[in-house]
Amino acid sequence: MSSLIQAIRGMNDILPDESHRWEFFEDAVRAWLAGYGYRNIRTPIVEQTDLFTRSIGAVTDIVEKEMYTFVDHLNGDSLTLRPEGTASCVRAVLEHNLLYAGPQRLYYYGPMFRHERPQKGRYRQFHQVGVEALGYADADIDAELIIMCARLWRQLGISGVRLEIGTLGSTEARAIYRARLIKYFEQHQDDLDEDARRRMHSNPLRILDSKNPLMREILAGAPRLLDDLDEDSLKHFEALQRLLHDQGVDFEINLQLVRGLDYYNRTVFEWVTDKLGAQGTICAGGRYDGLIAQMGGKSAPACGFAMGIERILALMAENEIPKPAVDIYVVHQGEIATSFSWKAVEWFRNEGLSAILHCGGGSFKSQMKKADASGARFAVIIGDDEAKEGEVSIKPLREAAEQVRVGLAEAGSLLRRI
RNA sequence: GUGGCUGUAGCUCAGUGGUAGAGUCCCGGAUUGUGAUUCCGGUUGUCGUGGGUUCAAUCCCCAUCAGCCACCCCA
Repeated sequence: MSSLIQAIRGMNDILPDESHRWEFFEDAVRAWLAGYGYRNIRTPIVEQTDLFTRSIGAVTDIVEKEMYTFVDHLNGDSLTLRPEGTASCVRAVLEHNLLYAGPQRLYYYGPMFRHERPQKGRYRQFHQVGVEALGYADADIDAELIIMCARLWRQLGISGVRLEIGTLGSTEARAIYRARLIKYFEQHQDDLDEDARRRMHSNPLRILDSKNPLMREILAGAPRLLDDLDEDSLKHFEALQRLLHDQGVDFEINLQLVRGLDYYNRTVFEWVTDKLGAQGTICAGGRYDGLIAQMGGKSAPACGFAMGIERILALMAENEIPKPAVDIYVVHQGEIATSFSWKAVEWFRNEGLSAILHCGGGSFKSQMKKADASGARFAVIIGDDEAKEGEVSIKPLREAAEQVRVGLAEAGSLLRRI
């Protein structure tokens, strides 16, 4: 037992009893994105470390202490397992000049890696769907991204999530505000908690969403971003609110909303639930107009968001999602019967029905038990009696109906009709 | 990275300083060609791992690993 190798901490297996829920979600998401004309982009899971330090920000928690960074010993390169998807997406878009053809609506889906202490809704390998609209400057795309989320929650049967939106202003406005904030915190240095003092100079905006009640008083008197907000950002924010309002999407304005990644400006938003304990954010994003230029591309605006799949599936835990099962389980015994059974299952599959051929022998009784446990709607029973006549016995397992015996040629169409 | 709780059969869990049980699942039979119900019988564990205390440890102590919850952070 002790020699068994375990999965890495915080990295989970998704077993068959659970994976159908993932597949259900993935199918729904693909259809949802297709409905808005977003196209899939797939990038490698490993990137050069610099990609993330330059895009996410060198003093963020993600870069400072959560990245899986390692040296490729074959050539000395510093590589990193992606902690998020936007950086890779932008990198690929620039590398292949996708914006030359105009703005792009893109999405990605896959595992991300952050070395955090695991708890509910937070794992070291977790999965995100990210949606990015690159090359769009106006608030209409911000609104589209948010409104499409609302539709997804409806389609997935998720309720009780609320939307918070905020704005960070332009990069310049934020810089001014940041300086004012640092000055203010310096004046109240003695009242700050340890956390705030540590972040005062590295990331002062982060102090704003402190959960420490003792900090609330100090924060109440802190300068407000709204006062430094530039005219254009304000108009952008108002336009977004109008669009959301027109489309009947409820929201709360939260100007304390701060993203953990440095590249955001203007619009930021979060979809939040209180059903998941401390990990309440199921989906979050915003605008990152400066990132593309910052990464060496021709300056272009962009907006996007990512959702945490594990968290969304946790919210859907009480939803009934039907387990997939085959149409037919073929039970057989006897030399002639077994030979005929191989022919019969292939026949059913040609007819568009899914079928399991019992393997491993055993009595009819034990085979019938397997048929039942498989979830199949029908047991198709083939003994030498049936096989000699080119016939099969069909027994419904899920509803009260008589067992019937028919020729193989009629069986397929009969089963499809029922 | 910090703190709290937990770790016994595949699963859910009881239990005791003298090397372990229930339900469920699984297998077989009652029904030798028929599941799901009922009845009968059976298998299952280095009691997370390593060390210590003890005549004796699954139980007490230490360490470690893993899970859960919170902080932190974030999706």
